[in-house]
Amino acid sequence: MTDKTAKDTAHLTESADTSHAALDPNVMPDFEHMPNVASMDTSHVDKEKPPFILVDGSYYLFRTYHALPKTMMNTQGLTTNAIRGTLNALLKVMRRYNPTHMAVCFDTKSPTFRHTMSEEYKANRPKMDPELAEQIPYIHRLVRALGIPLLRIEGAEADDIIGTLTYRAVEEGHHVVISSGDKDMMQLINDSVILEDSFSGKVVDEQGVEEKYGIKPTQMIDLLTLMGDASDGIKGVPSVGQKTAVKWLNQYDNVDNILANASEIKGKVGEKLIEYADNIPRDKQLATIVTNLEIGQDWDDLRIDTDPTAYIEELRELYTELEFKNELASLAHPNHPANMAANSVADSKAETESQAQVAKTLQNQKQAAIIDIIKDSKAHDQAWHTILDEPAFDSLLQKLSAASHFAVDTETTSIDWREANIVGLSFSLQAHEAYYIPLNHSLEDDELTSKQLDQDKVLAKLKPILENPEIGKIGQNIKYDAHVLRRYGIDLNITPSNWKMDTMLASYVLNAAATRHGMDDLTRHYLHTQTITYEDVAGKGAKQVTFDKVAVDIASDYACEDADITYQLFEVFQEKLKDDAVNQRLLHELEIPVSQILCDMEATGILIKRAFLNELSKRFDEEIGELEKQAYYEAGEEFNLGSPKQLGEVLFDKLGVVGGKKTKSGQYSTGEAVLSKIAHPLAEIALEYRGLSKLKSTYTDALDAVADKDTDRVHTSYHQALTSTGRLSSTDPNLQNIPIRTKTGRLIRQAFIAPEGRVLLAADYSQIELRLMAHFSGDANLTKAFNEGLDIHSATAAEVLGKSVEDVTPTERRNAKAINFGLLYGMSAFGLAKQLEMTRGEAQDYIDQYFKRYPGVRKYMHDTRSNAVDNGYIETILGRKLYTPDINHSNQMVRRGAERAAINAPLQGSAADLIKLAMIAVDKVLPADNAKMLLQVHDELVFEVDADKVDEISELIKNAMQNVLSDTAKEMGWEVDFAVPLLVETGVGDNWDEAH
DNA sequence: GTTGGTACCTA
DNA sequence: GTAGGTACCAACG
Repeated sequence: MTDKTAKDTAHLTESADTSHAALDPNVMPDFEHMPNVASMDTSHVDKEKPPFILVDGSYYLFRTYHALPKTMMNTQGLTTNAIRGTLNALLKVMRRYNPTHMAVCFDTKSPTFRHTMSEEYKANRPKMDPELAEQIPYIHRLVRALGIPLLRIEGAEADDIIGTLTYRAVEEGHHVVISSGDKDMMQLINDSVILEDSFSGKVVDEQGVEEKYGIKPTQMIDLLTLMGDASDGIKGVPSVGQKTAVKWLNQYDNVDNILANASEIKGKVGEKLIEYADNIPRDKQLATIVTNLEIGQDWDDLRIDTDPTAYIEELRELYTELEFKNELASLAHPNHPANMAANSVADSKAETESQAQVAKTLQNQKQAAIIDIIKDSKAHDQAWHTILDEPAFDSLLQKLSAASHFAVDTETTSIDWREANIVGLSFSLQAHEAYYIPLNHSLEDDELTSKQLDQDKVLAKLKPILENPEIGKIGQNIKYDAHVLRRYGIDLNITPSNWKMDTMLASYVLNAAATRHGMDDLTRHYLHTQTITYEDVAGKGAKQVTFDKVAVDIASDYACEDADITYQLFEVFQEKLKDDAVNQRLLHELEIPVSQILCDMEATGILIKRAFLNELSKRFDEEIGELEKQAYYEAGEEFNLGSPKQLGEVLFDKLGVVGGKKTKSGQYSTGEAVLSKIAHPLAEIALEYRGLSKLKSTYTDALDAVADKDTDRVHTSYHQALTSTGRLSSTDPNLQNIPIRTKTGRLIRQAFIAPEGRVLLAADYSQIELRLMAHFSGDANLTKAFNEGLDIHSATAAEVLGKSVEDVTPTERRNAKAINFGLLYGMSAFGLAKQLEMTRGEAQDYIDQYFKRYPGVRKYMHDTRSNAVDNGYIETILGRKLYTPDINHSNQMVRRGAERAAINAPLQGSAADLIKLAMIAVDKVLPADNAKMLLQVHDELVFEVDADKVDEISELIKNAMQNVLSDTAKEMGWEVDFAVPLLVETGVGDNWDEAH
């Protein structure tokens, strides 16, 4: 790297990087005289100069390979996630420190002294994925093409190179930034050395180590020695973890002292310490990062090549091959330093400046050049502001009122909207720019808290802007913000006109399976960076504080980032949606309106009869106690009836009941399917016990606990961007799995009631998924059955068995029902046989017969499977694309699973589309004063309705639901000619059981 | 205190 | 055989 004149870039692609000779793995480092970086005297270090940057390249390539989506690839199929991630990390650290000296260090494949020392060393690590291995040469080339020195020394690890260089740099008066996220590196931290992870953004200094571990960096090696690290072959002392190790180190300072005082240490751990004392010297050597490698060194080798023109062709080539479009475009930009520098040479010559002056001008430009390449290629300075005075607030208000659109985010005291109080608001009007208005921070000793603007005044002025549909708002999971702000008198009114985008819903509509849709996930997946986490600013576990107890300046960064990221995500999704009318419609016409409806339903809640639930609880409790007694009598001993493990042992080992099957984890299987076949009183008791304790713990007790103390209403939360098929899910509590099948279970439903003067109304789509099957398959027999209004399972039985519908017996109907459901689930003969308790052959005959009568269904299933294989996705009735990533998986089990899911997805997903349409259709016509929508249970909507209006409202709802495709969907731009009628059944009652 | 396994509730 | 959520135990740190 010393040859700065070479414009020929050929050498960049070679694998030899350095002039350093390889190290012999059989020669041990000189541990005896190894300098300890953590305890160095650093008084001579000049902190005014830029730091030396030592990058642990191997860390970034592994970390980013595993953290970023593997779907990131160029059109040639080359995975690029680690290349991109490592590149971003390098650029980030360079932007931050503007260094003159830097090295990116990598491990090599050659063995090192550690392999010689320990057979286990890294033996536990699986072979590197080929998708990662193929990226490594590109990363090396990229580093060199950016003019950054790259170090790989055979026989040495990146850690040890960094350790050695860190020691030498500090000795010579430079401070050092080690760019890595590996905790082993903490042993190198001192007053002049910090550790910075450019991927996670975490920075650790001397104080940071103490805060995290409660020990000094000088004690890190000893900590690792005691704790052990399986992946590094360090055995450590068994049963000693971080807690114990830190305790000992605080008491005795170091490992030698701990060993000297081992006899004082009591208990099992003390014995282990003595037992394993002999291993400790070796473990300590393994844990030590070498700081005195025998490598030559010339700081000039680590000087960043600041000539921007040097490798521009190589960079251009690389970016082209990798298809890094933004980076490539930046190279062509007239402001690019490479182009500017070239111009400057020409200009200077024209003006016949002296050679010295030319050189100086060039040098000055070179100084900034490499940094500018980076800034131009991606980076932007963040402009984040905290609003703490009236003029700043007024200026922000001006900008917001004049904007066509902006991103907004609320910071609160809780992730649960029901108890969230507002702490502050953040806004972003363009990428990389954001504003935070702190309102209710209350951390003591934070002088900024006293400067916060008045909440009521701020909200009063923001209200007209937030409610103004002329200004498009952008948010991430708007429903949450809407819940919070409605308590402060602001109606966010989630409509397509007031909201330009919900980034969570946009991501979900575009690809429900690509990632989860929380802000952190979206940032990683779509922006390829990492956000400050809530844990970073508020701590974690028991020590976590609410957001109002976070210092204003720290909170401001977090909040500004949220708004900024939301805006950036908006730009990404806007681009993706630009020419995608279907997904635009799904987002704006379907999901966004549904979001508002869900917000209202959640806020309304459903009334429960508390006293009745308490009564049930008590009753169940008594019966459970009785069952326990009987069980102990049967078993001849007391045991925990709720433990499947103990029950299995008592039943099969102690009592010698036959028919015990083991699960894969080696314990007896005691599931319902097993117990119900066992003719022993204990099995029966256990089943009854389980049923009752499930009802009590999951329903009677839980519902009572979550109901609002004042109103007796239960408010669930619907997740709109979670399932792989487009369904909703419900939590805290889950109101989509309230019992219905058994008589006792239905008692729980009776606790859901309507207030005085109202009744509950349930409206559900009849056989919606089978109707969708009829529609999609176009099968003549299936369509005919629905068009004639037949009972579908009886019709199936009649068809398959070749008899008339009237002659179908209940068993025959039951079997037909099983096959109908099996079809929806992509069943196999094996699965059906198990369900119907027949042989596999019989099941196969039944299936064959079915397909003979319903050939359209067979074709549909075949076509769906091949669509999934060809396109990588299937589509629902409204054109929602549901991706099937595992459809070509190499593992047959996984692949078959993906095939079944692919067959089910269009049916389940289309049913989900339809009920969402139905919610919108019903919401439009429902008279708000007389009725409220309360719950959605996949194919059912539950309402409370004024008792004296129930007949007309019931008709209204039924019509709206049955006509969603011909009316509502059509108005929105969907043309669907549905092959069979949509039938809705309604029921009314004083409670949910009666209404169903 | 967190995590995996088992069991069981729904459409 | 599809899609979810919750509770409990037992083991682990």
